[in-house]
Amino acid sequence: MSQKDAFDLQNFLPYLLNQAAEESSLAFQQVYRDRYGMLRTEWRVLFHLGLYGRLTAKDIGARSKMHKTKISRAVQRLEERRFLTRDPDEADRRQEYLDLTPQGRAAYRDLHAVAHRYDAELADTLTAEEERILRTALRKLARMA
Amino acid sequence: MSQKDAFDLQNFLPYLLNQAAEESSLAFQQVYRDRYGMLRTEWRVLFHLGLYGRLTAKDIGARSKMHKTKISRAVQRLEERRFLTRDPDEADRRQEYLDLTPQGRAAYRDLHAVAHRYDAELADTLTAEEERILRTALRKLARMA
DNA sequence: TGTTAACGGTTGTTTTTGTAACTAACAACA
DNA sequence: TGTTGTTAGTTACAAAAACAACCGTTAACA
Repeated sequence: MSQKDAFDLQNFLPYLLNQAAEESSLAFQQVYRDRYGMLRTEWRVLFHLGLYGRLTAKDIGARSKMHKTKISRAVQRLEERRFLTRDPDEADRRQEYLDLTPQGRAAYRDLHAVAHRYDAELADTLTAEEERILRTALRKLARMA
Repeated sequence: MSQKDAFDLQNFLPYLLNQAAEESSLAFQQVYRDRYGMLRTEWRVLFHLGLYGRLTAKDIGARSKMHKTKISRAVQRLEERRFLTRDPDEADRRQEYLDLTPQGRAAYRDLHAVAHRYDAELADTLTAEEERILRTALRKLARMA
């Protein structure tokens, strides 16, 4: 019972990461939900297309590590709401290219700006050094580095 | 389009945090799922009881910020599987105290050890400074600091 | 070519979560 | 006491995620 090294939940990185992720996602979630009726999967797809342009669902999967069924359903809903269009690849008819509509691009630009501002806001609660090292460490843990 | 300050998904803290949280949770999730058939909510409840002893569902909610319905269901399942027992508070019969059974304590000790080792493993992918600052920054972002 | 395996994407079904409404018990106070 | 409001916890229903089976197309290669 008595251990100098009191390892508890607050010290467990996966737990800490989850709490921080949830807490920090809340305010942004509010925006894409209320403003565009989007889910997390949907703004992610939107962002990928906004950032990198014309992609297939598979490309998005490779970049985001989202499961393909999530992507498929997010694409469906984004298409229904006229945020993107599908363009079948004639060379390989299994896949289709996805493009944002003007409406999709407008939503992307809006959310991108919100995200950018919000990111700065979050970073402001940290020192410059903390921010820099946090990003480095997170990239390592996410295996994105 | 051409902006010096290329703000993309990999720089958005909520996204980074989510990716790191998911990636780093995977291996541990495997353990509590395969070994005890538990869900995330369940090992959290188990850990709270293991760490702090006899608590009510409300106490757990206050400490973990989990919603009370999640806790209620986690407690139900943990009780069914004989990891904990309920002990109605005679002074206030709305609430009941939760206690780990010997089996619950054994599972807790096992998972605690696994978590501790795994945490060290994750930390090993970082420098000492990165680890220290990461924990500080995460506590701030999770509003636990 | 013909056959089999792999791939991109979708659909169906089951779990899990979120939200709101509910029950029983307690508290406050006229 | 009686009425009204709160609290701890559960339950019912809707939304979302996980998982597996599936369809049509392309690739591999005998």
